[in-house]
Amino acid sequence: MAVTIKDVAKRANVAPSTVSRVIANSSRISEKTKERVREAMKELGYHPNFNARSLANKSTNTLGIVMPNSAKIAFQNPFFPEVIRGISTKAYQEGYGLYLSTGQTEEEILEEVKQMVYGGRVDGIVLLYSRVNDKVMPFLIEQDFPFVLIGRPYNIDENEVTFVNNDNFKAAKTVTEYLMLLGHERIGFIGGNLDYVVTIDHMKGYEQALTNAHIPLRQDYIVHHEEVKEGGQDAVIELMSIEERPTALIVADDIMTFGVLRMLADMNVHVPKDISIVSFNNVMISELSSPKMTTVDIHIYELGFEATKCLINKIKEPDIGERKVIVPHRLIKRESCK
Amino acid sequence: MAVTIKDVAKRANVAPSTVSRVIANSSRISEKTKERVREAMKELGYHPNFNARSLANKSTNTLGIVMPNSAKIAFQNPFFPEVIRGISTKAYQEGYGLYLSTGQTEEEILEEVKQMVYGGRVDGIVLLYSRVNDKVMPFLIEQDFPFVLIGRPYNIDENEVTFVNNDNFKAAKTVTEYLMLLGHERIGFIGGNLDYVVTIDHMKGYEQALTNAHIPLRQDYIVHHEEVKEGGQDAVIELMSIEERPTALIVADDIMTFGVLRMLADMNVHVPKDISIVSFNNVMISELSSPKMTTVDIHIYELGFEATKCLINKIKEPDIGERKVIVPHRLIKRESCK
DNA sequence: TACACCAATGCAAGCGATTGCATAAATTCA
DNA sequence: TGAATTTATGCAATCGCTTGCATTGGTGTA
Repeated sequence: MAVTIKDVAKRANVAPSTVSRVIANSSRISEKTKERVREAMKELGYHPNFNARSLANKSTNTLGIVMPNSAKIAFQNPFFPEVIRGISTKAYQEGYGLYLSTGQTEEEILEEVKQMVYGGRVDGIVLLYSRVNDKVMPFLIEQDFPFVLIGRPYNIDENEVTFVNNDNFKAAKTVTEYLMLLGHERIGFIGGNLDYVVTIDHMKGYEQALTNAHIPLRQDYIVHHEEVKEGGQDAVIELMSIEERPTALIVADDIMTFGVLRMLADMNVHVPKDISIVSFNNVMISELSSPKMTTVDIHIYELGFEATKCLINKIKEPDIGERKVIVPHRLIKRESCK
Repeated sequence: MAVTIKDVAKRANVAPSTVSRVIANSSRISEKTKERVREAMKELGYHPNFNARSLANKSTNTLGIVMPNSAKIAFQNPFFPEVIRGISTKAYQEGYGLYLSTGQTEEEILEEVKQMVYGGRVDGIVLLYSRVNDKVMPFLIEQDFPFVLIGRPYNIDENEVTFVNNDNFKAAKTVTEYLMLLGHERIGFIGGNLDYVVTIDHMKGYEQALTNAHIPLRQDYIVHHEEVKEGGQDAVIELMSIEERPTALIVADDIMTFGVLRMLADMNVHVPKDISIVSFNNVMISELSSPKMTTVDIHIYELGFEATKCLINKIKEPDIGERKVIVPHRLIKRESCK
């Protein structure tokens, strides 16, 4: 049996409550006894029991991380590790632990979230995605449970939730304008799963830019694919078999771009000579493609870091009201555009 | 205040203990009252409190995942997401949750592990690395705490720990032999951080193969780098400035290979015409390099899955003794060798 | 009918902490 | 010097659930 607070109390000749207060470093205990108690703790090798604390406290010092149901696929993308790294850093700084969702289907995940919330397993939740018909967020709102969203709420009043996001609309618009500036008019768009809000924002930005420039939208230039890897390749086939091939491509994701580049190489289409490419995220390996890809750095790490900051804030001061943080993005020009 | 077991008890006109037994589906309760209690739970929207359960049970149904201290760097590598995916899948199947370590330095991590163990925060631990002078594993052994290692113990009797690993020695040996079979004799080796056991095993295998073939070892053909990304590039510079350039390269890691390919391209060295490359892991995007890389598939997902299986086994039957699982590897021949 | 026995449930003591309130001792002030 | 106040600590209830043992009522058996 592990050593408990009572053992320490006995050893230091005080009551358990005193020991507890020493742990909390309460000012109500004199320095002298504090010292004595601390010594006893050392001698006995005492470590507080986490569950007992949580039970009494009604708080766990743990944050839940909820990943998209397609975690299977999602994890293929360095976006998630990187955002978790940001979360992890801040969480550690503030003394919070991380609890990971493991479910695969939407129902499984909702069930898990319910357990986290009702079971008091975590103090707050970071949602790593915003999808269109999501049930998790409404649940959390209804329960008035602290959470932050990485992404943007959809079909829900923005003032009702705290979220951290990029301005994906603007990013996509800028990128499109950039391509037009380089002289492109036939610009293809390879988007991700349309269930994700980010995809929608990208597309809107793209469309807006074209409309502003009085370039008619062509539906056959717009392709969506769920799978990050094959998706990129399939999309290329689709787009390149159009008679009037696009001369530039906007790709939703760097990893997809690897597939796109790969496929283009197989087709003997040269980048950037024959076709220009821009994508989003700037994950670590993006600068390792050939040619090096031009991409929008969305500062993934910051997304995680900021989100965690907001979340912890919200946990500590529940009445503080919702916040909205936009992490800036930046176009990284490399070699895939001309 | 959330609804507790007492509320349910009152509602169903039974004692709390009965409710508890219904939750555990004890055979000591009649079907009739079980039904009644279940109904009451439904009506009240009851969900058991996780911490209370854990406290009473002395078990949390949670597994700890401990990542290398260089998580900062590590997470850049798709190895970790993928192994976690394997862990996650099995954990979910068995009703376990996942708790993630967040520390960055070795001391921080050791401290965290101590908290997990002493604090009863997790029932078992998956160690995602085996490094040379590791303090975590000795601690876990000393505490007789259930854990499995992904990798291989070093400086510790293999019979004392359960671990899941590839035969990295053999993999490296095979790869080297494969290159020799293709006619190469000047084979360079770009290894990872020498603190990791996998690096040592790779090197040993490489050396053994050369020795068997009576090819003298050249220290200047062996380069080690910590950083997965820049490392690859630095290493190439080192190796390619040797007068007698190697004609083939063994690279520790697919992501590193991206850097290597990138750098080689910059140097106008053609792969595989001028130099052949083999690497390890076969992460998802490896087939998206140009040229597609030849690599050893180490079945990362299975590593995680099997490790979790072993761990849960160990938790449920502590006296079962240590196990050792070797996950097979497979050379995936693509286009980077000639 | 009385007794043994079993099945179904309840009682109450934990699990290891926290915390409001009470108490005792020390200090201040008039 | 005694009352008031402050400071330092202890008592005991509580968090929500589990579980060993006791209890109750019903059934089978002689």
